[in-house]
Amino acid sequence: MTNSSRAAYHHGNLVEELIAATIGMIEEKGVDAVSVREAAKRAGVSPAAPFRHFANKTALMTAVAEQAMGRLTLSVQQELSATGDADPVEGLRAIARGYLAWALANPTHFDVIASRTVIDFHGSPKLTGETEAIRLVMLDLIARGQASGRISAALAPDALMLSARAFIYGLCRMWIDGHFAEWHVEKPAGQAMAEAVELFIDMIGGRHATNLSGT
Amino acid sequence: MTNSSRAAYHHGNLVEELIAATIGMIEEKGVDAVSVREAAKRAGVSPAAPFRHFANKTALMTAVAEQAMGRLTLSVQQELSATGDADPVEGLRAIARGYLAWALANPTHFDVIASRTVIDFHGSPKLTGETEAIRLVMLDLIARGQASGRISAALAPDALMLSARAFIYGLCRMWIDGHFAEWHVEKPAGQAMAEAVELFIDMIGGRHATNLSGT
DNA sequence: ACCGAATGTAAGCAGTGATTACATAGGAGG
DNA sequence: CCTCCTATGTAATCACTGCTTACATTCGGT
Repeated sequence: MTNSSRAAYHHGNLVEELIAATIGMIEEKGVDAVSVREAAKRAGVSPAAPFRHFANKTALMTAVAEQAMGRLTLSVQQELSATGDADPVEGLRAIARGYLAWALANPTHFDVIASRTVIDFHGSPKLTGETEAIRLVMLDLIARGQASGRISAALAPDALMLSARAFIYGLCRMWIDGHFAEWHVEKPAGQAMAEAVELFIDMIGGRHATNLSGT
Repeated sequence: MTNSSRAAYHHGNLVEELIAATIGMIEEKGVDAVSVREAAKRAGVSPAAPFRHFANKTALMTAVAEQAMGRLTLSVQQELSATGDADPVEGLRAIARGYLAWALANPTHFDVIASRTVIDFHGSPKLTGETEAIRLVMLDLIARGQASGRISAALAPDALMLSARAFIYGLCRMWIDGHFAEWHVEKPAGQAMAEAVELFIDMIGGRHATNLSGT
């Protein structure tokens, strides 16, 4: 009966409670204001106790990131499965929307995932694996889009892939990095970002013919 | 003769030497490993001395960021003036190239500018001003491109502007955040990023017609 | 019932940003 | 030349941090 809350010498489920306390601290004072001592205090435990479960602060933050990443991929996949797979471009649009929407709705969680200096991204199979999984889904969508002529075959898949990732990642990072502080006072930042996403996907879809001869 | 190096009780030009020491620390151990005590030690001065010139650690890091920003805008403007203003799209391409090239060549400096948690970006007129200046140049290029038909008028300037900024910012942040650790082993990350830039600018130029009717 | 493993505590170390009180140097004005 | 003010440095100290080591306690399997 490890689930009992006798709350004696042994805590019971310190791990999850430490993660929860950490998330609370992040939401209150930002990702840089996290301290494992404070997390221990909030869990009602000694300052050294967390180190029994996490080798160091980075490991604790990485655990938080893994939990956040799980929710992110869930959001993306839900958005993706809600879209039919008739048009690959719409699949890419769904991924972009899901990714952006989740980041806007959960800025603190996204902050943890994105702030690579405070987590051990490459040391976490879950983080690298789920990132790679999304990448492969996008690569498949691009390939199908080009096979059906929906995406120009002149666009190198690798470069297109990287462009799309950089775009959406940059958009989210600009958000959490505070780039929209004074921007677009007449228009909510979220709306501006959504419009940018639509424009970017439309560009991939090749909707905009111009005179290619230049000036 | 304040420039003399008598090196007595008063240091002479502690400010610049502290900034130099800070940059050295960043290049050695990363932006998060900076400590003002260590910077003071490297400058041969007491741990409290830096606080006579910088209100806090953030102010010191912001000074470093301002110096870095100056070099970034210089790089961008050089690349821009080296390109004729005949084709606005090529102007955008030049900005993107200059921005990316500088970030790749000076990752530590870019890291300081980008890591908004460690500097006071919005409190620095130089940082906000030079950022806004580049933004205005891009906005002008977009307007001219649309006026000449070189860029599709169907693309909302605001959204296009934001897309371009998010793209290039995301690319650079992916670089400094270590997203290219295992990627593209067969192809240098710098080359892959350059190709992504070319593709993105080409998309703005509308080079890629597809069947818009969908599948 | 016992014993080892898991999990907690207590105490302490080195390092951090920051503040306060005090010491020193240099330049302006008499 | 001397004095005084201000800029700039030092010394000492505080609260806090991540982390380690030695010790205490509890749980679970045999």
